[in-house]
Amino acid sequence: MDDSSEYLALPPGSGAILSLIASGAGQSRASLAQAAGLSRSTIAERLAPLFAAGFVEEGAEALSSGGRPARILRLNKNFGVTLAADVGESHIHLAVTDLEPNILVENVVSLDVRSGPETILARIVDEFCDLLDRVGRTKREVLGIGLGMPAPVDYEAARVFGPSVMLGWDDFDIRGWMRAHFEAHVLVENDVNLMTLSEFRRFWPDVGQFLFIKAGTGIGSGIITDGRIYRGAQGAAGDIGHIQFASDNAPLCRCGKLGCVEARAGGWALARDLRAQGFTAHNARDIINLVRINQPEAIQLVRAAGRVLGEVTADVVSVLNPAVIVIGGVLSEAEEHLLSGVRELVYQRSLPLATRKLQIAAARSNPSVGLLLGAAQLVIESQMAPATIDRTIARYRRPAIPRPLESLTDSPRSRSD
Amino acid sequence: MDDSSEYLALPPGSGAILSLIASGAGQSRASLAQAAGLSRSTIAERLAPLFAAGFVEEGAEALSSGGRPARILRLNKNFGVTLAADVGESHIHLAVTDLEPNILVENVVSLDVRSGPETILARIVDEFCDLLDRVGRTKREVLGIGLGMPAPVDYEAARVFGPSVMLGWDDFDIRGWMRAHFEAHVLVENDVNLMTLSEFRRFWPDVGQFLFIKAGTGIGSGIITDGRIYRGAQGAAGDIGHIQFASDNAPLCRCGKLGCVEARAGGWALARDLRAQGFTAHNARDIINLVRINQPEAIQLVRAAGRVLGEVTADVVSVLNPAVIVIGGVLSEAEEHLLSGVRELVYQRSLPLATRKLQIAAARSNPSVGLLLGAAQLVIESQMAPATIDRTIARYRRPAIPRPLESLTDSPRSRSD
DNA sequence: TACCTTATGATTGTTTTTATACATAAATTC
DNA sequence: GAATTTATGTATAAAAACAATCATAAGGTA
Repeated sequence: MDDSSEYLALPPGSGAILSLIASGAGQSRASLAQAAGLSRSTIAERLAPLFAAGFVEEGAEALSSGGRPARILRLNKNFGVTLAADVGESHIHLAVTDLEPNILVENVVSLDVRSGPETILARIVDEFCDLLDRVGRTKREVLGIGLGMPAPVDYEAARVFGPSVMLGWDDFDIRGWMRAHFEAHVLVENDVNLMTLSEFRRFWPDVGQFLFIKAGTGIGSGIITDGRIYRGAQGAAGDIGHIQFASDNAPLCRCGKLGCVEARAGGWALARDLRAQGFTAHNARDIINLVRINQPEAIQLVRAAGRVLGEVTADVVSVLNPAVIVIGGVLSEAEEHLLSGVRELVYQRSLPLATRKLQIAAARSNPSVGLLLGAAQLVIESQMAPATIDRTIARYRRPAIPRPLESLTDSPRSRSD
Repeated sequence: MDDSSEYLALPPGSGAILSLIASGAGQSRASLAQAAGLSRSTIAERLAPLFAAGFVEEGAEALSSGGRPARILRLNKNFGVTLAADVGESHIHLAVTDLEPNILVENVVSLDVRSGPETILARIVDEFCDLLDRVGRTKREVLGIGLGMPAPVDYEAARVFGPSVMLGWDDFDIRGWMRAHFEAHVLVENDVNLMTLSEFRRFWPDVGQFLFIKAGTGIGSGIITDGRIYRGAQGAAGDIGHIQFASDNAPLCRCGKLGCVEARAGGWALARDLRAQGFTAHNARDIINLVRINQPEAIQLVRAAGRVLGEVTADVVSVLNPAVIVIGGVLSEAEEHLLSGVRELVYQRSLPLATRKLQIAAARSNPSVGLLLGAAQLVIESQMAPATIDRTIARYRRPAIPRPLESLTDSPRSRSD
């Protein structure tokens, strides 16, 4: 037994502990024991190889609750990386992230989504390789790949659905294609769900029923219940942009129906209305630029959009009774101009029991960064889940560091005193 | 150690097994081992005391999968009873059930819900005692009490909310009051959620995303995801009856708002419209009676109501993307007269991805029986849940039957050959 | 009927996990 | 600064759970 090149065989059960640490269910050895239903001795026994293999680190901070503070355990954010890409209608935004996740390096390329899946995926693969080189990481270190798509996605099958903007993508086997080029797990998710996940984990982690509404050029929503994305039966949940309201002169939506929320309050619809008044505007960003310079017509349109959004939000509140609603997307940069209408309609229309403690807030994260972090988060959570953790550990087994335990106990941790 | 009067101390861990059996997660010893993550030996060891204490029985049926069929394990449905009550606006429906659940005895009493909580709860307690006597069971055998209320309910707090029909009930401590008279767990739930639960468990147990719509005198809905009632943050989820649609001449709802779904399609609204045409009708039952004799005006109103219901259902489908929608309540007895409108609007308005595999069906269980069974089911599931099972076992510990294991192995089970 | 398959019962020694104890560490409170 | 509280490290005997094995049971299939 030479311990310089020997691969460390992690004892069975360590995976479950790592999974708990990754999910945040256990921050200290004591809370891990409670969460796992195991004794302190067993936790200690299982942590040792996780430290030795470099999966787990000790945080310097320590929250005291009266006595000796617990030593915070956390995932070693550098034992692997994720690849994240946001496929937009005209641009692709890509990044390499660590496992916290933080963006290590990113890039934006111009490419029309209608170029078709093979062209776009090939470009994504190229860019990923490039970005990996730039941060000096290898394909072997890639925990998984997360792709965000501006369309309904069947999450299990990792396929885009419906003949939307994504011409040629319908039912295309994205996972199969990617795995021919990367030996990593490939997850595909709707872009709104990724923004939802990111906003939720960073700012509202303990909220049971969370609703995120994206008001951008298009309109959509994401739902999180009990900490998990609610996808519905086919992954089509949260599709509020194409709920229809009756009215005189119901506008034609780009989906072909009349009077959809998006055709009344989406960025493209507001741009349409501004153009009719002689302005130059094509998308949500153009609207916001006009709002920023206090253009009254733009502000008025955004406020009207807020009320339309409020109408549909009130319906969703009646159905879901969320504890928190966050409005994101480019239009949400108009802050109160948009939110006041939402608040007005929700409080007017929904049951007092449902609105009494309801919070309605603007998103705090940058949409594009949030989306990439959401994609990374999804990859991390899926690969660190109890069902997959053992496979993940097996892939990342490293040569054992000689005498890791002694070195750890000799100099417990760096401190500032 | 005399084994005739000795109370059997169940070894720790048996509770988890019983919980799995009760939830249906394990039907045989082998599948239990898998579900619990324990070995066959351990399962056998833990089952013995469960048999001895009378918690578990062996079913006669045995499903073969090529070799020796597994012996089906199931909860002994007679080791306790539940008490269930459906508080309606003018009547109270009560029952004692076993743990399957089946109704053992039931009764209906006329009592206006506006008599106030103390009067009504006192009457319920009296009736429960009476019903227990009639089936020869004692208070000690009561696993729990389930109450269904025609109003929004805060499930955790077991309180009714909002100044609705239930005058004087707002924030009344139902659990506290009941527990002064019965030493049993008291659960209070919205009536629609109970009907939802019952319909789901009996007819659609494996559906991931389930939506139940109650179309009766009022209109409401219940949502089940991953086998659990979705209640939202305060228990107000599924309140679709008071979603508002704009239109000319929006009718006034009994909630005070204009244009609610209920004011357009609820039984009381249809009765209002029929009275305006000279008929005599006051509630959903009257409407259905007219439909049954093919009264054209009634049929036309029900069909129009179906389309209104379809409008709101389409919205809910866009938000939730359910796999199955069941329409229940008295109006659903009109079957296709009501359902065709729902189907029409849902297929017309919702995303094809969401409707491709969507099933829309009429409820199969009798509303009132379903509600009572739902209340019983809720009690059983809550008392058999992993978190509470050990308390439940402790309450129901019985004197050990002398030499229970030997008697079991001597005559393994009754068979029909 | 013989054979195959799967489920279960019973027994064994081995391995894992636990409870317990005592010592140490690091914060708060008095 | 001492006492208190909480978290952790280490060690050991006791308990629990396991895998492995053989035997039996009960269905289907050739």
